[in-house]
Amino acid sequence: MEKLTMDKLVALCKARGFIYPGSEIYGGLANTWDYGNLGVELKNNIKNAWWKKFIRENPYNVGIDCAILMNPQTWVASGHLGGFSDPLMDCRECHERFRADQMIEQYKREHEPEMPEKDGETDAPVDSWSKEEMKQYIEEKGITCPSCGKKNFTDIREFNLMFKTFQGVTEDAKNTVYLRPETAQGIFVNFKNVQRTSRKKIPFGIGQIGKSFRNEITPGNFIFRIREFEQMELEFFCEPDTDLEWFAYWKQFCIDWLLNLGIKEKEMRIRDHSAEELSFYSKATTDIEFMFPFGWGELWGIADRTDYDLTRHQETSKEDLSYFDDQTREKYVPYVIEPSLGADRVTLAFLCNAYDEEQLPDGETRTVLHFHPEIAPVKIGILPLSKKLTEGAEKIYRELSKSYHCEYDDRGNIGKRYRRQDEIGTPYCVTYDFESQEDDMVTVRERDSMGQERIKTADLQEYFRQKFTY
RNA sequence: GCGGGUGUAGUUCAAUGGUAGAACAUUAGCCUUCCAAGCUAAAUACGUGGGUUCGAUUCCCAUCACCCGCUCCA
Repeated sequence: MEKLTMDKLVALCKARGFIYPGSEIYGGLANTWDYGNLGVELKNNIKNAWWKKFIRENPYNVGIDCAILMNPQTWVASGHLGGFSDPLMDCRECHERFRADQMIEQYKREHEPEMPEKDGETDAPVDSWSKEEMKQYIEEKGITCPSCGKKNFTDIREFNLMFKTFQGVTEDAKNTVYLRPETAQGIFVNFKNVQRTSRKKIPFGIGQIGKSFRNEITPGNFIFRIREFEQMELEFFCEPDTDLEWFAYWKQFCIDWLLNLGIKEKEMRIRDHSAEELSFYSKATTDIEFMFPFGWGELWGIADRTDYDLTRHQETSKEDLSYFDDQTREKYVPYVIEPSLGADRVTLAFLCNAYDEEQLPDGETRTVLHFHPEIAPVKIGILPLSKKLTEGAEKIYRELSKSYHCEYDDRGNIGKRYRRQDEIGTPYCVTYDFESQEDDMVTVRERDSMGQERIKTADLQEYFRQKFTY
């Protein structure tokens, strides 16, 4: 098959109603995308498949749906407020961009290798300095641009990745609230509530699907990195000394989920983070990556967050978030395993994974999306061979669309309509022809094999029940 | 945010300082009746806002969006 490019995929998505550029009639808005009539079905199917596997069918886990706006103390505890804004500045000469704190640390390592400790106290770490302090230090020491060696820098600007807004009608700084940058914190602050009302014992997990917002400096690659995105996260709480076992368990569980829905093994890779790469709160992290047309990209991050989050919330809120085990008579703050999946990214992965251009025996090509039936946006195309056959075909449509998302199409010739369904990944087409009026049988055509079967109209429900087993 | 590139129907491409044309796609009708057939019609575009000019889709500026690279990614 031809190599898939992002351009091709973006064009197909727009042409067929999967994904459109956001706010298009006003000239767009950077990196926003809207899911169209097929895209919303696809994404909903993916979210439902996740929810079914991770929540409904899983004896350990329960679901939750938290507010996007949270008490700002949440972000103080999680470290998102304050700790995570990067002081960046540009070199006016060569237009390179640097992190001011890192430049200063580099300079210190080279020029002040053995700073004596003053009265037993070390210097405040550079990343706690103000912008002005950093700028002043750089000017005093005459630190030069690592790229071109000049000293012409812009002011330092803070990049905080959280979207800010105001609660209440006045834009008063006291009412500043933030759009959540991850769904995880809603789960942590509700840990006690859910544990009590669900009557779950450790180990157990809480899952959530919802929007998160990050003011990424560099979004891009279609819906791979967007500022408003949807996460499917599980926070799995376990005993402190069992975390590595559960980490391995969930890692395999996630891999299996992707493989079951048709992600090809060769387009997926597992990458364990090295010790240097690990976040400060994490004991172990594994990324499941997918081979996108633009290269490998992270799909799923599985992290051992230890007791970091619950402990931080405990300290900040002064609420006891520990768990008491009735059997062992032990009290502890649980450890957390977090498999976190981007819904938009995985939707993109499924689109890329499904894409194929097939050469037919007659030399024509057809574009086919080989979606797994569970996530296919349209399950069955209902195609009357002629417009004169509307009555019988519509009856089948009414019947089957009670159970499956169907598309009725009576326009153009039959071959064209098959191709259109192939292109949007519909696994089955039902064709009602002139004979159907006599013998009450229809042709069922399968996308991947292009094989055909005559099925009695009355048996269609049962036929598809056996086909759609997931 | 910085540097470079690109913006004409849904898509891919034309032409032009004097008001835009094709192919495919779309819609309607006829014909056909199981894998993108044919005929006849129709609808649809100069990203946006300024400026220069008698007149700008064309020249200039700004802006917005997209692509490539950089910085970031809890």
